[in-house]
Amino acid sequence: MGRQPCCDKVGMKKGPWTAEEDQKLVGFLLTHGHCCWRVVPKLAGLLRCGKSCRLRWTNYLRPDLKRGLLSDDEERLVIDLHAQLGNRWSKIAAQLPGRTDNEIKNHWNTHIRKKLLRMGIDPVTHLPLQEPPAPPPPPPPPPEQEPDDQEEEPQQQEQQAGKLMQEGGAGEDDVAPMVQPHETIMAPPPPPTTAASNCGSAAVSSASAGSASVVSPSCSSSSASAPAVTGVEATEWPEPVYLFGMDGIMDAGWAGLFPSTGAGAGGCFGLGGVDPFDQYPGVGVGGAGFDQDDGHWM
DNA sequence: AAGAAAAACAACCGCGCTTCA
DNA sequence: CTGAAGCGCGGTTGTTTTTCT
Repeated sequence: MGRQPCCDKVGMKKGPWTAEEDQKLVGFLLTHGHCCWRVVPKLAGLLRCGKSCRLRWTNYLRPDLKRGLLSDDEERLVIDLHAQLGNRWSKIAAQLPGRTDNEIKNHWNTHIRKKLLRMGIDPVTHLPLQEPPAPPPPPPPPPEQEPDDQEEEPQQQEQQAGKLMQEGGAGEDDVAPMVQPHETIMAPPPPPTTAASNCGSAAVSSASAGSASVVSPSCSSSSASAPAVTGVEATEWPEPVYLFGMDGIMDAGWAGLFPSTGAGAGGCFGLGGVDPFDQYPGVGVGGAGFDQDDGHWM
């Protein structure tokens, strides 16, 4: 028998998600988790395919996501990682807690790419463009690199990336790329006075790097992005969540989700098999509270 | 003030990889 | 061992918002 399509094209809703759909999906996932995405929309009462639900959840509804523009430090980290990894957005995203591959990819295409071009740097190879920023009417591909070579030249890229990152020394082989960036372009550690609060607030986002992040959930490792991100931004809930208001959250089953017992939605939750409430160290027991006036977590 | 163009954001599509029966 | 099923990733497209003329 042939492979079943991921969803019936007919009768499936497409396009932007409505608040109601978001609410249904969040409510379902937080109360039941997801065992397989295919059945999620059916059980949640959505006319969406499972793939669409997964995308919506991972990119926009997951409570551990940061929103808003990438900080300068995050941006630099993305550039550095891209120099080593190429367009492996999920790998890059794994180093940026609270950021999704889609978000980083979009940010790259809309912001960073242009910024690098303005600086005279080829965003693909991270090599200096032949022509200075002066207007090259036809985009002249640097003659020495073929497109095929571009992702096959980690060493060369890294050398240039190192220059790009101002003696960042980013270059190592492709096998173990994850250490250098942190060492080279890591933002300065947060002031000691705020370290504790970072563990509480920033860690909400950093420690919850989503599913399979390789970033250690410890407070110290949150330096990748946390220092440059204000605590408020880092702990704000994704819009669709506070969009519901607390009533909506409670209705959707959120009320029982941050108890001191941590006995929230168990089962096969989508956060990498981790109890989701371990992801919010400051949320449950006497930690952060929800400011109903401001509509965000404190 | 209106229209056009550009930019930014959100979502979809198809392919490849992994898992499991 | 084989093939179906599910999931995740990267590329691309569509839509909305902002800026410019």
